[in-house]
Amino acid sequence: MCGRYTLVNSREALEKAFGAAFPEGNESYNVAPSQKVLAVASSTEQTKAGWLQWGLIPSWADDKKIGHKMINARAESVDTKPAFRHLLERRRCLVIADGFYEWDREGGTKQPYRITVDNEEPFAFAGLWDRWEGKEETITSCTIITTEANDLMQNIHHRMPVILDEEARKTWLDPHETDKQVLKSLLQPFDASRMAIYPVSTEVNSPKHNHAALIERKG
DNA sequence: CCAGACGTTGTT
DNA sequence: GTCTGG
DNA sequence: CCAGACGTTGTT
DNA sequence: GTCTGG
Repeated sequence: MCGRYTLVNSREALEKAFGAAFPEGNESYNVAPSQKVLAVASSTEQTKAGWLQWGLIPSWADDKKIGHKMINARAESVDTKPAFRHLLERRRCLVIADGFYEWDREGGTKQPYRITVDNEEPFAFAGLWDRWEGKEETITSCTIITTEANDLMQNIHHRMPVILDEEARKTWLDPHETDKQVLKSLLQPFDASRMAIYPVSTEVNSPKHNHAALIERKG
């Protein structure tokens, strides 16, 4: 599954990699739920890059705290769950990253790993977003979709975030594509041969920590 | 009909 | 808002 | 995801 | 144990 990731590339590097304009923001070695994530969101009106709050707060929520529980959505059921099915048709997004963390909890210990794609190139998670209008604030938030683990990740975990390649990204962001079966078919485990994994320090466990040493190979 | 949930992960 | 359960 | 709090009253 | 915050 996916509950922590990195975005350490500069804005310029990301714009070059995706051929799109991105807003200003800070790099992070430890992006955690509840924080702002860089996303490209589509709707019937427009497709736009911006910073969204990680942890989906549905428009109907009467308490924004529900977002703490909605950091991921299962690909297998995203087209049927009441909280997500409507968003699959109308509010899809990409969440921009260049690595993500996953913990292996064998034998009572928790060993974190960092996983990268295409020799540490930036990539995109598949996500859904929504806008919540509270009494005193409006929050635009998102969730990251998960699927079963590929061969690379199976050893440490049975789930992984959905990563979309360039072709799939176009379809995912196409507001005219509303066929839920077509969209759902994009939500597959990523090609393991294009990914790499290495252990990192447990210092990453705390969301308060955020510095370059977090992505160094440990041991 | 109204009330209440709406989610994932992992562990037992 | 929409679905499920009672 | 993990870490850290989880409570009230009253006083500074 | 469970919820909140980052």
